[in-house]
Amino acid sequence: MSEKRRIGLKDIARELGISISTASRALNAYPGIADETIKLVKEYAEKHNYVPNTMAVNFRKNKTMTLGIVVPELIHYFFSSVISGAIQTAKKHGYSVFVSQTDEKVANEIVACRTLLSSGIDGLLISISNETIEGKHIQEFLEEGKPVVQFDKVSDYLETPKVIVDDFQGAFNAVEHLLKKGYKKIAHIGGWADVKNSVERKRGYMEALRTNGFEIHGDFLLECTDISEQEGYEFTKKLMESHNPPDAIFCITDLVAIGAIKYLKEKNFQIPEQVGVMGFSNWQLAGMVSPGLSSVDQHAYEMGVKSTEILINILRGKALCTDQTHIVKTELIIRESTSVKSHKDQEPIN
Amino acid sequence: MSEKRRIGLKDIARELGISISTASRALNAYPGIADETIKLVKEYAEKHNYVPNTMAVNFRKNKTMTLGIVVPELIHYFFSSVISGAIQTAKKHGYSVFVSQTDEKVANEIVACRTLLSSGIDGLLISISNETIEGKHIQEFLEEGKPVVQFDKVSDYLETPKVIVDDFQGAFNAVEHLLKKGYKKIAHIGGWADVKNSVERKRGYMEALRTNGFEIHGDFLLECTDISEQEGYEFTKKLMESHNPPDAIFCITDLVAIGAIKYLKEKNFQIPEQVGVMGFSNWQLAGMVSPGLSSVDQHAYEMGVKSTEILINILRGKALCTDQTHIVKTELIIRESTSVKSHKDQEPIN
DNA sequence: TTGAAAGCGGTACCAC
DNA sequence: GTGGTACCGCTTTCAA
Repeated sequence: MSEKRRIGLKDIARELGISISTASRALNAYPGIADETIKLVKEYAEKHNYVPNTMAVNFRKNKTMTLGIVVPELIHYFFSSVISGAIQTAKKHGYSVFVSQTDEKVANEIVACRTLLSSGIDGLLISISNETIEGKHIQEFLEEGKPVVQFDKVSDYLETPKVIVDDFQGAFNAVEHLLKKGYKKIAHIGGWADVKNSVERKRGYMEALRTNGFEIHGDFLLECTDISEQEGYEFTKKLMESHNPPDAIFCITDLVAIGAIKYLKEKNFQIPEQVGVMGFSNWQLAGMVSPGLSSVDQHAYEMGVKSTEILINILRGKALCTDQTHIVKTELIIRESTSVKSHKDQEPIN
Repeated sequence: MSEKRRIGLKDIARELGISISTASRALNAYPGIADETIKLVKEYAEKHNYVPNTMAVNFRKNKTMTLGIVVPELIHYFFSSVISGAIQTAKKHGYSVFVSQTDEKVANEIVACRTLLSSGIDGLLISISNETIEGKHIQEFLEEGKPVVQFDKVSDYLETPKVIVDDFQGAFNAVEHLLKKGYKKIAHIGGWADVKNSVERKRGYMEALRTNGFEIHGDFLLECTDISEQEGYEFTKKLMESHNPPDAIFCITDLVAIGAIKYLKEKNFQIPEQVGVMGFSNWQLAGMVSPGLSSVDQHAYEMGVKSTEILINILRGKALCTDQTHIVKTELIIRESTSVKSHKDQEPIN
């Protein structure tokens, strides 16, 4: 670590016999500087590889060209994709990004936000934890004039732009697909009743049934508490052992669906012939398990890009920090787990 | 966005009729300040929720309490786990972390490093891209006196601490396990010949065979170019269709192993009875596919923790930035894909 | 077209 | 124990 000292504006000015301000202006392409001076300064700077001291600039301009992103869990295909999109987009516009995770705990979220705020980020991207309700800690950013964009899991208490996936439509399409494939007794292994995404998916499920003239069967509505493979397995067991087993299962998440498949395979139910299985999220693994799991892709990367673009537009004064909601379309990915009669034409329902 | 103005040291000093320096010292628990003054200042600060301006502090102290982490791919179970460990550890010590990804391209890596360097991070954690050889751009950090810790994919051209997984031992154990299970014709679908991790795994494979008195069969050594599921499938096909098919396949990665399994299942080979399959990395999905995939866990999270601790120790002057290598142990995870005769005792080999 | 100088908000040295 | 003050490196107003 040989500590090579960096040169500063002062050095350039001294060596070139000009003033610091002139040097500064020359480098920043300010108007009203002789072309020759500019050339001179730029060349000298280049030659001695002058790098402006970012901390000084930040301090002076009171902005850092950094964004913060807070997610419940980093080790998650969905969130790491969103983050990836956010980082890529931020980079494109000259921003760096701090990443924090909350493990779905508000307490952690509060600490993360406070740290981010005091570290002087220019704007925040956040997907709130399951525990978060009002988000006073997020409000603090707005109070300091720092824009916030919420994505995926959002709080309606906060007046910020929101970028969400159309859970309702995604679920609706998924279930309608099952109906078109001829499944008539579709169960739903859902999530918490107080998490918006879960509620919307359930609503989509119900609406698809209703629209297509099917009744909603109470025994077909299950609720996960920890949304695990284990629960998928257990609930599927419960469903299949009941006196009226379903012929298809729409799961809140691919993970749950994997559990469902595991049970079904163990008991030698044919997928998709006897039972169809539909996931949600389209994780990488959905294409790797067998049978391939049909799922609803949430376009996570796009979501990261979109959210970041909105945030940067606000920072650039090109947009306002209103509470507009942007919806990212979902995409139904059909794989073997629902591809019964896949070589025939689909028959119309009703 | 109602722009609430923050108070500063100046305001505190004025209101309390003391000097700015006293206020500063009181808040930072400097020695030689009357307890009463401290109390007074702290109370006032608390009440008017004074938050020191981080940019000013950074500027003055010439450090930012931020670290940078550069990885080839963020959307990767392994790397997101490392990052998670790094972020957690950094947080514990008061550091925030910037995350960058390179998509395995040196060009991107150079940009990422330059950005990170100019953004004033205190230290760097990096796993180099496959294309990186010398890493002059990383050297620049060292030249500026900023410590660097390399992890997983490291360059020996750089004199920094390195935290790596014991690929050799991991592979050795994996292959020895296969041998103990009675497999006698073990193939290896490996990676690039010029990437250290691949080389080490191959070396482990060969050494395990040799140690146990088996010969290395040239036709059993395959090399992936893009390390995909597809390649796993293709190479397995090639192996199984040859005149001398293997009875077990040790794959460079779980992804490749999934491809192998896909082929084997398609052709109705019994796993693990006819063919055993071993992966490497122990991705989440290894436990979800069926049959469950035996694999070598790399303790990614631990790696992130360890690397970050080393970096922070250097920053705190508790350690030097020498080029010591730290090895994270691997762990063999046995699942169904190699559990032939799982209810019998293993028979000794040789 | 250029230069001088006033800060940005703290920290830390030096004097009392 | 406390106050005064010189910076940190750069941007930006004002004057020339």
